[in-house]
Amino acid sequence: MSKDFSELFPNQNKRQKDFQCSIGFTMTVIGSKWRAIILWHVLQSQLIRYGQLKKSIPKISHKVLSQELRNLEMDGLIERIAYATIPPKVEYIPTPRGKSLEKILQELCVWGKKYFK
Amino acid sequence: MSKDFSELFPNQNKRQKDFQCSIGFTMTVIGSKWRAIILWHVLQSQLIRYGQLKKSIPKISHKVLSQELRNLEMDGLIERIAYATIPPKVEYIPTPRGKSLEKILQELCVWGKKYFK
DNA sequence: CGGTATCCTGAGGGATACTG
DNA sequence: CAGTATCCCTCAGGATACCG
Repeated sequence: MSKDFSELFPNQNKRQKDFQCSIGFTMTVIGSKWRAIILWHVLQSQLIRYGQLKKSIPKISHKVLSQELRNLEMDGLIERIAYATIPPKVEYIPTPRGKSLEKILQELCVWGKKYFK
Repeated sequence: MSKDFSELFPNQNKRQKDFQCSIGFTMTVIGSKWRAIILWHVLQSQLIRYGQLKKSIPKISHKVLSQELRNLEMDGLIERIAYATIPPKVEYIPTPRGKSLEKILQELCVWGKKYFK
């Protein structure tokens, strides 16, 4: 694993380090149960608060949503903006790297629609 | 879950049945650790024997490769052709539905290459 | 409001061996 | 050569509760 790589995806240090092909790598970034869906919602709204995200994805648990938002942030796909107010307010926006996945997520969505229901 | 859906993806009966959006569904089809990679290899070669596939993806275990090939077959993404010879010979080819994922897999591959190594 | 800690369960998937 | 069965273990992710 190159230095560049580790810097781009610090989160990857915890994950599988050798891939058959780069599809395997991409899958570690968006291939979990919720990560693609969360990123998709962030991309759709451009800027979204935690609570709104939770409402948009009601079946995800509080813990997992927080957790995956951290992962997406650590992989540089979204940016977290926290306001030091009471009550707290946190917003998420996509980064350029996150936006670079928009087309793919769009296609995953279209493909799914075609065959689901 | 509609009747059509069950018929198209009998394998889905074992899986999550409600999705936030269709990305979630697509992920159940190709989102496992190996499924996208296997399908990718089948698509690349157009027709490939079990043993060749195993060599192409050395890190996958025998059991999991068989298992995922079944899943891909049950989801209608690949077709299995078995010859009743001794020793046995089994070939896998992509179906039209499998081919409909080629572009997406290609993009997953390109995206991964861009950031991995 | 949003994050984190703890605990727990189940499914994914690895190793191995037996079968035709 | 290819498929299946068994065993086992890790870890993703769900429920709950407490914190700032």
